[in-house]
Amino acid sequence: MHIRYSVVDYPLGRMLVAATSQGVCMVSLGDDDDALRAGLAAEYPSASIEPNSIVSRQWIDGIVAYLDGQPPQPDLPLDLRGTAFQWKVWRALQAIPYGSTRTYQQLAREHIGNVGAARAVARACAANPVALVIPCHRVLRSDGGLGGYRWGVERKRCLISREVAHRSTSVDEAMV
DNA sequence: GCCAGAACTCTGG
DNA sequence: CCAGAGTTCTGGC
Repeated sequence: MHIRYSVVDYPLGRMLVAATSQGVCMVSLGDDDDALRAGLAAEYPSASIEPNSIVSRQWIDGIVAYLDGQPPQPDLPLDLRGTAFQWKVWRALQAIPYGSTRTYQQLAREHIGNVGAARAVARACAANPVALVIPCHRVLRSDGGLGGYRWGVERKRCLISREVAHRSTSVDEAMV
Protein backbone atom coordinates (compact mmCIF):
# COMPACT_ATOMS: atom_id res chain seq x y z
CA MET A 1 0.00 0.00 0.00
CA HIS A 2 1.25 3.41 -0.98
CA ILE A 3 0.28 6.50 0.99
CA ARG A 4 0.77 10.18 0.27
CA TYR A 5 -0.16 12.96 2.65
CA SER A 6 -0.32 16.68 3.29
CA VAL A 7 -0.11 18.63 6.55
CA VAL A 8 -2.01 21.90 6.44
CA ASP A 9 -3.37 24.62 8.71
CA TYR A 10 -6.93 24.48 9.88
CA PRO A 11 -8.70 26.84 12.31
CA LEU A 12 -7.72 24.87 15.43
CA GLY A 13 -4.13 23.92 14.61
CA ARG A 14 -2.55 21.53 12.13
CA MET A 15 -4.30 18.80 10.19
CA LEU A 16 -2.85 15.80 8.38
CA VAL A 17 -4.71 14.32 5.43
CA ALA A 18 -3.42 11.02 4.06
CA ALA A 19 -4.66 9.07 1.07
CA THR A 20 -4.08 5.89 -0.88
CA SER A 21 -4.89 5.56 -4.56
CA GLN A 22 -8.39 4.57 -3.42
CA GLY A 23 -9.17 7.62 -1.33
CA VAL A 24 -8.60 9.36 2.01
CA CYS A 25 -7.37 6.88 4.61
CA MET A 26 -6.58 9.16 7.55
CA VAL A 27 -7.36 12.62 8.85
CA SER A 28 -5.64 13.51 12.10
CA LEU A 29 -5.45 16.67 14.19
CA GLY A 30 -2.62 18.14 16.21
CA ASP A 31 -0.17 20.96 16.72
CA ASP A 32 3.10 19.32 15.78
CA ASP A 33 3.79 18.18 12.20
CA ASP A 34 6.29 15.55 13.27
CA ALA A 35 3.84 14.06 15.75
CA LEU A 36 1.20 13.88 13.03
CA ARG A 37 3.60 12.15 10.66
CA ALA A 38 4.57 9.71 13.40
CA GLY A 39 0.91 8.98 14.03
CA LEU A 40 0.36 8.18 10.38
CA ALA A 41 3.33 5.82 10.32
CA ALA A 42 2.05 4.10 13.47
CA GLU A 43 -1.42 3.68 11.99
CA TYR A 44 -0.11 2.11 8.79
CA PRO A 45 3.12 0.34 9.80
CA SER A 46 3.29 -1.79 6.68
CA ALA A 47 2.56 0.95 4.15
CA SER A 48 5.11 2.87 2.16
CA ILE A 49 4.61 6.53 2.96
CA GLU A 50 5.77 8.96 0.33
CA PRO A 51 7.70 11.84 1.92
CA ASN A 52 6.93 15.42 0.90
CA SER A 53 3.92 14.24 -1.03
CA ILE A 54 0.70 16.09 -1.56
CA VAL A 55 -2.98 15.23 -1.42
CA SER A 56 -5.62 16.64 -3.74
CA ARG A 57 -6.42 20.24 -2.74
CA GLN A 58 -10.05 19.53 -3.49
CA TRP A 59 -10.22 16.76 -0.88
CA ILE A 60 -8.51 18.86 1.77
CA ASP A 61 -10.80 21.81 1.13
CA GLY A 62 -13.79 19.52 1.35
CA ILE A 63 -12.69 18.26 4.77
CA VAL A 64 -11.93 21.73 6.13
CA ALA A 65 -15.38 22.82 4.94
CA TYR A 66 -16.88 20.42 7.49
CA LEU A 67 -15.78 22.79 10.21
CA ASP A 68 -17.89 25.53 8.69
CA GLY A 69 -20.99 23.40 8.57
CA GLN A 70 -20.79 22.36 4.94
CA PRO A 71 -22.49 19.04 4.15
CA PRO A 72 -20.24 16.06 3.49
CA GLN A 73 -18.73 16.06 0.03
CA PRO A 74 -20.46 13.25 -1.86
CA ASP A 75 -17.43 12.79 -4.09
CA LEU A 76 -14.92 12.50 -1.25
CA PRO A 77 -13.65 8.94 -1.56
CA LEU A 78 -12.60 7.13 1.61
CA ASP A 79 -10.32 4.13 1.96
CA LEU A 80 -10.97 2.77 5.43
CA ARG A 81 -10.17 -0.60 6.90
CA GLY A 82 -12.48 -1.71 9.67
CA THR A 83 -14.62 -4.53 10.95
CA ALA A 84 -18.32 -4.84 10.20
CA PHE A 85 -19.10 -3.54 13.66
CA GLN A 86 -16.90 -0.49 13.20
CA TRP A 87 -18.48 0.34 9.85
CA LYS A 88 -21.90 0.26 11.45
CA VAL A 89 -20.80 2.71 14.13
CA TRP A 90 -18.98 4.97 11.68
CA ARG A 91 -21.99 5.26 9.41
CA ALA A 92 -24.16 6.13 12.40
CA LEU A 93 -21.70 8.88 13.28
CA GLN A 94 -21.85 10.38 9.81
CA ALA A 95 -25.62 10.70 10.22
CA ILE A 96 -25.23 13.06 13.20
CA PRO A 97 -26.07 16.58 12.00
CA TYR A 98 -23.58 19.45 12.31
CA GLY A 99 -23.65 21.05 15.75
CA SER A 100 -25.64 18.34 17.50
CA THR A 101 -24.44 15.49 19.68
CA ARG A 102 -25.30 11.94 20.67
CA THR A 103 -24.26 9.70 23.54
CA TYR A 104 -22.54 6.35 23.30
CA GLN A 105 -25.64 4.87 24.82
CA GLN A 106 -27.96 6.29 22.15
CA LEU A 107 -25.77 4.97 19.37
CA ALA A 108 -25.66 1.54 20.98
CA ARG A 109 -29.42 1.40 21.39
CA GLU A 110 -30.54 2.94 18.11
CA HIS A 111 -27.93 1.67 15.68
CA ILE A 112 -26.61 -1.52 17.23
CA GLY A 113 -29.81 -2.54 18.94
CA ASN A 114 -28.00 -3.40 22.12
CA VAL A 115 -27.66 -0.94 24.97
CA GLY A 116 -25.00 -3.11 26.54
CA ALA A 117 -22.73 -2.40 23.59
CA ALA A 118 -22.12 1.20 24.64
CA ARG A 119 -18.56 0.45 25.56
CA ALA A 120 -18.01 -1.35 22.30
CA VAL A 121 -19.38 1.68 20.45
CA ALA A 122 -16.88 3.91 22.24
CA ARG A 123 -14.13 1.53 21.28
CA ALA A 124 -15.20 1.70 17.63
CA CYS A 125 -15.29 5.50 17.74
CA ALA A 126 -11.78 5.53 19.08
CA ALA A 127 -10.68 3.46 16.11
CA ASN A 128 -12.02 6.00 13.61
CA PRO A 129 -9.07 7.12 11.45
CA VAL A 130 -10.69 10.08 9.71
CA ALA A 131 -11.38 12.99 12.05
CA LEU A 132 -14.12 15.44 11.01
CA VAL A 133 -15.26 13.27 8.09
CA ILE A 134 -16.55 10.79 10.65
CA PRO A 135 -17.49 13.16 13.50
CA CYS A 136 -16.56 11.10 16.53
CA HIS A 137 -16.19 14.37 18.46
CA ARG A 138 -20.00 14.68 18.47
CA VAL A 139 -20.39 11.71 20.81
CA LEU A 140 -20.48 12.36 24.56
CA ARG A 141 -20.98 10.35 27.70
CA SER A 142 -24.56 10.16 28.89
CA ASP A 143 -23.68 11.68 32.26
CA GLY A 144 -22.84 14.91 30.45
CA GLY A 145 -19.08 14.38 30.47
CA LEU A 146 -17.03 14.70 27.32
CA GLY A 147 -15.65 11.20 27.43
CA GLY A 148 -12.33 10.92 25.70
CA TYR A 149 -11.00 11.85 22.32
CA ARG A 150 -8.31 10.26 20.22
CA TRP A 151 -6.75 13.60 19.36
CA GLY A 152 -7.22 15.21 22.78
CA VAL A 153 -10.27 16.01 24.89
CA GLU A 154 -9.37 19.68 24.67
CA ARG A 155 -9.67 19.57 20.90
CA LYS A 156 -12.96 17.72 21.18
CA ARG A 157 -14.41 20.50 23.30
CA CYS A 158 -13.16 23.13 20.84
CA LEU A 159 -14.77 21.35 17.91
CA ILE A 160 -18.12 21.01 19.65
CA SER A 161 -18.27 24.58 20.90
CA ARG A 162 -17.20 25.81 17.49
CA GLU A 163 -19.99 23.88 15.80
CA VAL A 164 -22.58 24.97 18.32
CA ALA A 165 -21.50 28.62 18.03
CA HIS A 166 -21.40 28.42 14.25
CA ARG A 167 -24.96 27.18 13.84
CA SER A 168 -25.91 30.04 16.20
CA THR A 169 -29.20 28.61 17.31
CA SER A 170 -30.24 27.26 20.70
CA VAL A 171 -27.18 27.08 22.90
CA ASP A 172 -28.62 25.28 25.88
CA GLU A 173 -25.85 22.73 26.09
CA ALA A 174 -24.93 22.21 29.72
CA MET A 175 -21.35 21.19 29.22
CA VAL A 176 -18.88 21.35 32.05
C1' DG B 1 -2.01 -19.73 19.85
C1' DC B 2 -4.74 -18.75 24.17
C1' DC B 3 -6.07 -16.06 27.90
C1' DA B 4 -6.10 -11.75 30.66
C1' DG B 5 -6.52 -6.97 30.87
C1' DA B 6 -7.38 -2.35 29.02
C1' DA B 7 -9.82 1.09 26.26
C1' DC B 8 -13.59 7.65 24.45
C1' DT B 9 -19.31 3.43 28.75
C1' DC B 10 -23.43 2.32 31.17
C1' DT B 11 -26.53 -0.29 34.17
C1' DG B 12 -27.96 -2.90 38.10
C1' DG B 13 -27.11 -4.68 42.68
C1' DC C 1 -19.07 1.44 44.89
C1' DC C 2 -18.23 -2.88 42.22
C1' DA C 3 -18.90 -6.00 38.61
C1' DG C 4 -20.36 -7.28 34.18
C1' DA C 5 -21.60 -6.72 29.24
C1' DG C 6 -19.87 -6.18 23.78
C1' DT C 7 -15.62 -5.40 20.69
C1' DT C 8 -10.82 -5.03 19.60
C1' DC C 9 -6.01 -4.97 20.60
C1' DT C 10 -1.83 -5.98 23.10
C1' DG C 11 1.24 -8.46 25.89
C1' DG C 12 2.59 -12.56 28.51
C1' DC C 13 2.87 -17.32 28.77
